[in-house]
Amino acid sequence: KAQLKSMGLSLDWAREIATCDPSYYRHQQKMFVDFFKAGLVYRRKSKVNWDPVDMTVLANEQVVDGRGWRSGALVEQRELEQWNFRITDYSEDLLTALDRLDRWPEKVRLMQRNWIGKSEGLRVRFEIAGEAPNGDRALEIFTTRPDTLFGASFMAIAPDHPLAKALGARDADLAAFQERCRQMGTSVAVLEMAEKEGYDTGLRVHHPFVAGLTLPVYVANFILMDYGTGAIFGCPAHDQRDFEFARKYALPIIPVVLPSGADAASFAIGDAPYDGEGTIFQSDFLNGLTIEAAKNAVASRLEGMSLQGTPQGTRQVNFRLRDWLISRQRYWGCPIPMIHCEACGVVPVPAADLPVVLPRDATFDRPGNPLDHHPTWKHTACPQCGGAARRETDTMDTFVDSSWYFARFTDPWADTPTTRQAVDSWLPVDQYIGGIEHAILHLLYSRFFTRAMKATGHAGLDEPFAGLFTQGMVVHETYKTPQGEWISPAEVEILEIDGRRQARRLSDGAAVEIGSIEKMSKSKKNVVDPDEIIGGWGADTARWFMLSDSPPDRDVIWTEAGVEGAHRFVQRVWRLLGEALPWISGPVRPPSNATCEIALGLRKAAHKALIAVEDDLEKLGFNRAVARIYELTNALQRALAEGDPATDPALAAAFHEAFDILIRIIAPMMPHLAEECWSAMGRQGMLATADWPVADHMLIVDETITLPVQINGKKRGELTIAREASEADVRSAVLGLDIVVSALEGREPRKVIVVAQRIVNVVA
RNA sequence: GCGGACGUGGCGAAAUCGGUAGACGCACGAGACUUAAAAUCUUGCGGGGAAACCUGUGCGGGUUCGAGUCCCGCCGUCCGCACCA
Repeated sequence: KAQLKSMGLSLDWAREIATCDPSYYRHQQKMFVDFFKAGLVYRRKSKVNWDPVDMTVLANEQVVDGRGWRSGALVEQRELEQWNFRITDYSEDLLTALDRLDRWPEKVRLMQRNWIGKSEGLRVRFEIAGEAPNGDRALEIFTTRPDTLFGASFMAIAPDHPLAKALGARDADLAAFQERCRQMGTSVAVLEMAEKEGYDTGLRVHHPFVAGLTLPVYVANFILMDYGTGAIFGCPAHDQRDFEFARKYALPIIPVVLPSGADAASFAIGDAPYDGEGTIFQSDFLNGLTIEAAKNAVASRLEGMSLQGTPQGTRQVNFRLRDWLISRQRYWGCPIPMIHCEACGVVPVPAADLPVVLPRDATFDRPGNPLDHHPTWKHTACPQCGGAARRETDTMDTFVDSSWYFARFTDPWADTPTTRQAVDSWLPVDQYIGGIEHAILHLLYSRFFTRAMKATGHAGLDEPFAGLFTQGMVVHETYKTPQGEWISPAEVEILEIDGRRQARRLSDGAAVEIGSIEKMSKSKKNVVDPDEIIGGWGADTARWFMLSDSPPDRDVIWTEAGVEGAHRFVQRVWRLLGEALPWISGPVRPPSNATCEIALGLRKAAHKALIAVEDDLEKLGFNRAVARIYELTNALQRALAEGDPATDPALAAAFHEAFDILIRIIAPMMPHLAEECWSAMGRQGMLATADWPVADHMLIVDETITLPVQINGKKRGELTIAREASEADVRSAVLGLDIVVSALEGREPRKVIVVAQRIVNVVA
């Protein structure tokens, strides 16, 4: 309810929207079933933070200090059977394919790389000395640094590791320690502050290479059960965390990596571990090897050693990426089309029965999932045996919907989720534009989903988005009253007093503090209503300002002054057009070449602008395109002041052509103004459907060029010379310049560098 | 802590391959028009200097005929990840 309220929606509206058109759900459910049959979907018990008041699952960020932030209630840990997509099947592929996405920002690719988090290492089994309470005879750990095995001084396992649980069952102190860790585990804030803590279980394991050496096994609060095997060996000399732990519990710190140049006899670890490059020492058969070679040597040796009938070491690639949990206990979402039958297990809803639609008469008068406590909705018959069965009441994460809409859009009325002909011919998306906030989740899920669609025959490609561009946000100043209350820009007037910008509240003139520039948000009230912008300035002005102010990948600061400037430009174009109207009506006549200087200059300016704008738009350089358009407008205004088209038909034709180009290059950014101008010029149809003008590249080639002339790398003058002049001609002309002659004082230059069409540098 | 990006006028920013730093806009100053204001137009605008000229792209070095751009080392800002073994 709170969520709906914040969206300004009533319950009736929510029901209406959630149930209005089930066709997309039908196709999504069809694909879900196909994924299920292909083994890409599975159910897994997972621990969740359960809010006992709202009867809902809380996201991690909703939990602070063991309490849910919305209800303030204590959070329970529960285990729920939930649906997951097997995105981890594609970890390696999702990672390596990033290298081929060359039209994606490096930043996004890097974020995905880190998120997938590949690490190559070794699983090592340590023989347990004596007896473990659960009967385990070996402790398996994962490490990326097997080269430091001879520096091992302890083992650490996660508090919820099976071995730790078994040990805790007969050791009350350990159980209490584990309980403390569990309480802490849910709180991000505590985690950051938490000191490394451990509990010595008394259990010991044998070092695989050093006969007679045993290592103590600790339960430690910093070991995660869901990474690797939930257990590590600690090498304090070469790992920050292990180092801190060893200091606290007075464990040996044995260096085994020697930095180059250090003396093996005297090298010791001081206040910090050493994690750099070096040569292995104090390590038996590894001595003298590089880190990489030692990793290999250890892996090979352990692979060949047998412990209790299995190899003692196994090379393993580990990923940070987890499977994608899509179950949501909410009304709002696409129902998961599955049926639970006592006899047959989990059975997909048959295609003919799709879509499974949400009930319209769901109620929200008590906590929990409305689908679950709806009186009839979940009761159904098993499609296989016909017996009484129960519908899945979880709905899908809405990221599922956004993971394939672009594929559906290629044939939106098709009776199947996609049609291969359409999806193969349209995809991949050439240019995707979105915010950086989707860098990981949405863009990674879509990449997975496209692969899953390929695996189930719904598409034929791996990568959905060939080009990606991440645009910035619109941001605005914030305003705060002395009472600390945020107020909106509409309630504030900005004044310049004593050369300082100051703000006052419109209603009573009270002083207002101008705060930092931030992303527009309702909480800070620094929002500008789009309807008011369009009502007050027009859509063209708003768009022109946003495009002109900053490059599109950066944030644009919304300012009243900036918008006014943009609006002035709209008026100026319209006014200039009005002044020139007598000469620019009807179809463009081909401008004569026998023209006056003003006309020729104008033609060059127009074609130069056209060429530049084409290039800028192609590269999404809208702010640069705007600057080029300003330049052309300035040139037009100057020409209109200087020349008289009434007495010069060539000039009139040049104006006609220049205005024609101007309004066409404005059109993509200010369509309304452009159409109005188009119509005022007496042109037929709509500009939007007219062809883009063709630039005359020959026209902008000048016969003479002006080269900057440098002496010893500093600009001292200019040289105007024929474009076709040879290097020798340029050289002798430069040496004849007064500034060059006086600088040389009769000596020969040491060197003259002529860069064609660019610059000349005389080294004296 | 790890990883990355970026530092250019009062402000937003340009500078395509190492080749005239500050295009274009905003703000501001001066002037014209006006009884006045708004709008519009003209003009100035990195810093120093009367000028010639000097100086200037976070700081310190380097490469080069030439560096905002390339290399090394600092400083600062922002972003992402974060007990990942």
